[in-house]
Amino acid sequence: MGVSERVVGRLILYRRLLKDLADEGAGYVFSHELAARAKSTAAQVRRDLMVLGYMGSPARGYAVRDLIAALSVFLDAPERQKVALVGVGNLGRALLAYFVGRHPQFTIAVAFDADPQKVGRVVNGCPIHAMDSLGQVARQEGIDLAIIAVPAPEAQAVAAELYKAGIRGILNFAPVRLWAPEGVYVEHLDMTMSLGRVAYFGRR
Amino acid sequence: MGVSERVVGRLILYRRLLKDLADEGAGYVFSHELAARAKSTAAQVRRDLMVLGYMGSPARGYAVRDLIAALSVFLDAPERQKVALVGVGNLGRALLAYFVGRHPQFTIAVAFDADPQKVGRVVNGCPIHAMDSLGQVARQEGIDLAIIAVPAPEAQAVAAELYKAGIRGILNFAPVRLWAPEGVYVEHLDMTMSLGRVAYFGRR
DNA sequence: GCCTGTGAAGCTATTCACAGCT
DNA sequence: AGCTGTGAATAGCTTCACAGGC
Repeated sequence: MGVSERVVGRLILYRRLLKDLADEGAGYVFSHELAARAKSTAAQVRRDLMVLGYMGSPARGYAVRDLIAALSVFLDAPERQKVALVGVGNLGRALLAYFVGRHPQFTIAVAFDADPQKVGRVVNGCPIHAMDSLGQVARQEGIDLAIIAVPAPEAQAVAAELYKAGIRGILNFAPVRLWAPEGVYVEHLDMTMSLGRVAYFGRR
Repeated sequence: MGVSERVVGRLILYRRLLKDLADEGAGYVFSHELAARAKSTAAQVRRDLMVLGYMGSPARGYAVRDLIAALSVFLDAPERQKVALVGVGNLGRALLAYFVGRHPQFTIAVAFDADPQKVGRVVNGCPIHAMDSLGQVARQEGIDLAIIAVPAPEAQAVAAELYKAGIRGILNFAPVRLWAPEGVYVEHLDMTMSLGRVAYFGRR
């Protein structure tokens, strides 16, 4: 059973919204309420939740706690996934601050940077290693995923090292379309493209 | 004629790839060559380029310079668009460093932050104003677009101020689904969702 | 009555396939 | 021969609409 990128993205969103609801003390939620928070439609929410096998009650809606649990079974790996950050510039530091602590299902276990000044330091609890130890350290630590936050010209070479180290997924911030071998998932998060789109559609 | 978000995104990508090609000294390019760089297909590239009205030659392909020009006519506003950055934390500083200089079609003209320590300082050539002057300064400067890089709980209030100031488009980095009035385009760049997807698909 | 789960319809995006050009 | 531009076919996604449950 193959679930699309779109659907997985929305499931991640729903889980976040459900956690907010749980914090607000809600016990049950209807698809149209969740849809309102997700800026989506009730039909879309119900269709997406079908993949979970979890069923709501027509009378009460979905039990918030149970639905969060079902989403977590579906979305999360059985064990915590280890992430490597490659490139500790402005963006890399922002990402460390952003992800540390907040997400129980991943840990940014190690970082890498080419600057010898940064190597050996610990930022947000994450030790910075030399770029040329990437393959070795990534294997040693059993890294599953990586975030690439290096300048564009270096991104493809970094990715190649990560593939050799057996990485399974990459989140790439460099404005370069990475080649990836069969079986490795790459997501391109292209901030320039996004701003370009905002500029285009913002003026109608 | 309404062009979809997907198509506009890919056109932005093609322009970037074409600029690389121009730097490499290429005069002409075939759709299959551009597709290879975009990790896409020749048919997709040709279909996307149809919206430009620009036509390639079956013998030589597309003239790189002319195609860049046609893309720029289509994608860019007649005058340079002014962008406000709201939130000068780690991420905001990364964005300033990332966008400054590199994109002739936008300028990050002003930034805003709630921290009085930061107000009055200039980062990457961009002056930081107090958060409560947002509406006033945005109007004064004639700001078209905004980037929201504040913590999640503040994002919706910031957006509301921006709408009042007549902003037309927002690029939102806060993990919150923003409400927007008719006619304002909002793009959500959700890094947590992206990493979650990489985690999901990276393990197959 | 108002909800859920879901088959079927409707819509959008991508890919195929080929006429026409050089 | 090998390309482009594009109608037609296909695949993928979203919305409709309704049976069944409380």
